[in-house]
Amino acid sequence: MKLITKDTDYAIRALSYLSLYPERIVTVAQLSRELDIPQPFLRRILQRLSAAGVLRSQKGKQGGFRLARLPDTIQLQEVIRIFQGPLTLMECLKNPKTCVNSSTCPLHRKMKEIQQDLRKKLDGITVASLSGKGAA
Amino acid sequence: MKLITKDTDYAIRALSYLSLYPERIVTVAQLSRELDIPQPFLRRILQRLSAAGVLRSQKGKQGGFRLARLPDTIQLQEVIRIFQGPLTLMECLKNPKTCVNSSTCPLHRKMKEIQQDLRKKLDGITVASLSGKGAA
DNA sequence: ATATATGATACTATTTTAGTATCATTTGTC
DNA sequence: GACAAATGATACTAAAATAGTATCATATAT
Repeated sequence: MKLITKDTDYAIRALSYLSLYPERIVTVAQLSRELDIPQPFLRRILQRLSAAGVLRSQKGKQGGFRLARLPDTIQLQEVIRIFQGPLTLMECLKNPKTCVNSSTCPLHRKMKEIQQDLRKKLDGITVASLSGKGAA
Repeated sequence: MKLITKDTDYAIRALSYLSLYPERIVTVAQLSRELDIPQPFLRRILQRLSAAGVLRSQKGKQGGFRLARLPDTIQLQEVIRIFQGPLTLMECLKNPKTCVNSSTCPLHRKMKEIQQDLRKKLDGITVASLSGKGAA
């Protein structure tokens, strides 16, 4: 089982890279070479990050991508949500109707605690902290 | 995204139920009715738990399943591992070769911490604690 | 002997993941 | 204005994981 898929993984790597040169506009082609990620796949990933407001894009010649926000405001959990939806440990935590008695089920209660804790931890990790330019 | 699949979920429910009557031998048919889980699917799940040494089975007439161990020795993480393999937050934590520089990558290091913490938490949850017959 | 149970395992359908391909649009440069 | 270089949008495909079903073999209580 995996918590983080390729989309998210590649997105994080790209964001980390871009955070090293916040002013620069970088093309997909460059990033693809630099990070060794298939270009068409990376392209779609960057487009989604753009649509989500994490990146800003510039169309046309001399165009490309750069961060839309400061690296320390981009949390790992936000990136996960963009590509994988909200982090949910089990179905019944997302959709309580599928659970017979979510209010009394001890598994439900315990997993909810763990999920909250995990989310908090993933909020604590930012692009800045990953590129070594922010708090450790 | 989901951390816990149906197999694991159903397995936990079955184990919780069985822990309420540790002496009794219960058939798949009974459990299937009681927990409202499709019988053939539940059956395969119980067989895997048997093979893994979590349940003990009795073949033939009057046969069925019961816990092979005390409820407080069956950890949630063990059940997850049986059905989903070892809990791994990202590919490069399972298979460091796929990672360019796992020793220096900050994401790798942070995710490893989180994974260890999560595993510890899932070890703390036992079948006993879920059926309310052990420590809360 | 037979009905009732599990053991083992092969099969199928659906969903998710991982990636490709393509046409449309924008924009800097000549 | 033409053109090349870039992203926007979106449809498509292949492989893997998930969620089951089906079936034949074997053991056992009555």
